[in-house]
Amino acid sequence: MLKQLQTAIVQGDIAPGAKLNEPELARRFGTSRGPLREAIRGLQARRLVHVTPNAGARVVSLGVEQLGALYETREALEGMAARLAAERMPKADIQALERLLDEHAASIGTDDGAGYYQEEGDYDFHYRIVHGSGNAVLADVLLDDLYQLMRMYRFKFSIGAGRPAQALDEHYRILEAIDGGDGELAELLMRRHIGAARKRLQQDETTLHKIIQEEHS
Amino acid sequence: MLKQLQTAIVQGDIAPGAKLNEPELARRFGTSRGPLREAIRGLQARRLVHVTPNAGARVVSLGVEQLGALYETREALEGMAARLAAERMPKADIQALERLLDEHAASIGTDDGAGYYQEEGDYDFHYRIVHGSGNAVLADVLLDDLYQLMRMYRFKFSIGAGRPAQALDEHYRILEAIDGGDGELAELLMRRHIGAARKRLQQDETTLHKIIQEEHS
DNA sequence: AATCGAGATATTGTCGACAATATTTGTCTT
DNA sequence: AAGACAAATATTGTCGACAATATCTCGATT
Repeated sequence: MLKQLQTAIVQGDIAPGAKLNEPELARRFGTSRGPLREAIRGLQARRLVHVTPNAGARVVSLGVEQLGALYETREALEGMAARLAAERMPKADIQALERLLDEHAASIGTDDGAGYYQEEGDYDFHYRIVHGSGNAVLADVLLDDLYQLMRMYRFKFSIGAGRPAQALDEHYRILEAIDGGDGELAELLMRRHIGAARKRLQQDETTLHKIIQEEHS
Repeated sequence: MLKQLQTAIVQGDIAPGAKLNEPELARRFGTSRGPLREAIRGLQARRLVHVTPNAGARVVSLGVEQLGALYETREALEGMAARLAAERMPKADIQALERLLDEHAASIGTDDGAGYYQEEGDYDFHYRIVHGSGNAVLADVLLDDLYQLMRMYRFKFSIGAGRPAQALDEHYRILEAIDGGDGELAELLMRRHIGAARKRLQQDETTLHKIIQEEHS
């Protein structure tokens, strides 16, 4: 139930800024208002919806600053994840991740493969590094909270688009540093990798503004 | 409602590991099960309770590794907060924080003042730095999520105890770096400040084990 | 005496109904 | 025609009841 609503929001099925109508959503998910309200409270704590007392819940609509803050936070957390992974990630997992990158490399050649890679492939890479850090708190915060927020906006504009080959190359270099046990380098490369996405994002500010306008109509 | 339950848990009114009995808690807070369940879902997303389907919710009970992971994450996030605060914190807020530290210095002399300082004073200092970072995501994650978890265990053992004078001195130095606009130094000092707490924590491992034993009885 | 199983009890999950509050609609006044 | 007020509607907040599941109790069997 919570998961159903969450994916509906994250995939943009329910747009940012949209109001969550409890009776309507309850019908849509084939349940009653009780469980639905519980799900809304969960998503509220995960920062996916904002609730105004006696006036209902709306899907959050991130402004430029907030999206920038999100990436800034990701830099710190995933930089740390990369450093810890270099120290603690099991060799078997590192090798599995290398094979995954090889698959990504292969799929970049194909037309539709590139699309998949940019979305899920990128997610998979970061997901595994965070897990490899062996820090459960870090994994929870990033994967349960922040990633969902980001995915909401990945559908919206070009955050990760247009440079699959370069991104893949950066992934390889990060993994190399991790494999070599060089935590400092892994952290530096990961921060740069995410920082690049942030900079591209802020150049796209005008695009974003348009989207936010649409949301409020 | 959510807040009532949260403070009851954070203050140790309901012990870590304890089961949350819905009818009982509903009576205790003078409400019905509906709102209470919604509150539980919120705390679940905030990682304060763990829910097993069809078997109810329990207050989380952190093991040594998880508490270590919590501090590790705090190092990264608060280090970042200190660096950003050095770049963006308004001068007026910096001066106000300096006055707060002066109050702490005064209260260390008195007997009961030291107690207050160790608990709330420390919290206030970190709280203001995080706010001063101007990063809303960071503030939410730290203040709404992780701090509550930590406070739960501050009541339990000596995480921040026994060195009020030294901690205050470290606070002064961090603030100096922020005031001077030296983000790198501020980050370094903050990481050390929290890292010291983590090391003390892990030395206290035996104490912690005892507490966890008690929780499960 | 210990273990297993069936019944009894308690607890969680879900629903529909009602009360309280917000939002909309329509009317009246200026 | 524009704005303000009031009734009507819709939506959120809360509650108690019932169903489904888990947990406990106690007796029977080995």
